[in-house]
Amino acid sequence: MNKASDQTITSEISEKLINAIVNGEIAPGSKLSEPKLAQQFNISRGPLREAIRRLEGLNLVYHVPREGVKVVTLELKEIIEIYHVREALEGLAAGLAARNMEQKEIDELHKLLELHEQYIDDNGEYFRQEGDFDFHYKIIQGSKNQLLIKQLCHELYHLVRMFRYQTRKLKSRTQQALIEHKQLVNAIEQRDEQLAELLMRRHISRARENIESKWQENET
Amino acid sequence: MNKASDQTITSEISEKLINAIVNGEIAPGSKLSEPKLAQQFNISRGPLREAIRRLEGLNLVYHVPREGVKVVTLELKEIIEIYHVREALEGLAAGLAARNMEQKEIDELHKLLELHEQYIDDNGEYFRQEGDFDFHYKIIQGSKNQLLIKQLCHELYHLVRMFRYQTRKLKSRTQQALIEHKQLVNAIEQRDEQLAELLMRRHISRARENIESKWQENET
DNA sequence: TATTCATATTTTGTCGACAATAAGGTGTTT
DNA sequence: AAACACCTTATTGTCGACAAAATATGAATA
Repeated sequence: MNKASDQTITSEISEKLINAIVNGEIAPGSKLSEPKLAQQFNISRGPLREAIRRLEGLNLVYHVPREGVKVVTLELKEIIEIYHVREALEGLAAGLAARNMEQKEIDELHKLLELHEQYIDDNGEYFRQEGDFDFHYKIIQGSKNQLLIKQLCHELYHLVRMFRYQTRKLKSRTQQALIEHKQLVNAIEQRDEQLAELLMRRHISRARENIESKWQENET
Repeated sequence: MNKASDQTITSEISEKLINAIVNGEIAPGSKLSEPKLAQQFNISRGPLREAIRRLEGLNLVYHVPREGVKVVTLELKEIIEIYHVREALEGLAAGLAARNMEQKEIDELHKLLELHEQYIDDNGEYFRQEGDFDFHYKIIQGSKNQLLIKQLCHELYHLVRMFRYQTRKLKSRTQQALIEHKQLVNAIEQRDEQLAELLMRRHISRARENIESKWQENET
């Protein structure tokens, strides 16, 4: 179960903190108290501080010297910035995936499309959260660019998950997303790099526009 | 002089280590020994380890649990990955710069172009290293996207500088770069986002192709 | 000479402690 | 009642120490 915790407390605590922040158990804007967390996890402050330094690199918390560490807050401004970066990076990923993905991996994409379709019919829950992530993760992996994979799956996506969790009650555009996903898989299967990049960028760009317009409503 | 060191040893050591790695004082592939570094800097291992965790997030070192931390090595594979990511992110930056840069900032770009031109005439040294970075940094800053600025200026560019340092004897394509920089500033000044993005991507893409072909020569 | 095994040394991961700074609480003055 | 100053408490930044694991050393064997 503890796949990524590499035997060291720092890693283990890193993951726990990431999860706690991403799904709001530790509230956005709140301060991380070292003594409290150390006691809570039953560890000393050494590895805890190292874990926090790691979270800093993931942009989940920020550090004010001699004051402490606070969880980031995601306002519309931040969300737009995240989605702009995501659009650029995942566009690249889709293009590279069209070049480098193996047929076996493309088959798995098709399976995910089926699940997605089923979700819409059944009105299930899976695809509204995890399923979409699975789909995007698989394409990113298909790029075979290790740096890109790290920056997206192990950095930016924590922020995306955090945002999605905060807005989990809002209904997402699952129907339209399925159509766009299908086009995307098609382009990848045709090994059309440029089209794959364009479609992915448009897909994410539309998601951002959707967020922007919905944000207005909920604000007023 | 110590602008970024925010009063804490961890920050100070981080910067020193970054510089030492980027300009090869600590060799690529070599191991970072905690006791030796701690003694060398005259600090305890606590803040040193936190500084190293930070470098991990910058992709300058990687960590093998219970073995130690090693400096990354940049082979052609890594360089290509870096330049692919750079192309995507800096393309975005250029597009946003065309949208968000103030005239004052654009004027500064013109000044850098003049310096660049002068360099070619004088056969000077400045633009072959720092000048080019200044130019790109300024455009990235012009994007006004804080996340993007951090990912490029404070993360990816350390790797780019490290690579450039390793290949500093090789002559760069300064002449051609000037032409491309001029076009780019033009597009930004015209507020043509799409063109600015395209030109930046092509600029970086060509740099990558240049590297790829030269790498072959030096290998054999 | 090369290889294996046992021992000694170094290094990593973790802990608890201390000083300096920041935060919080109390009482006094206006 | 609000503002200020003072004192107490809590937290951060840093250090040195210890155990377990990994590496290096060297002897013994094939």
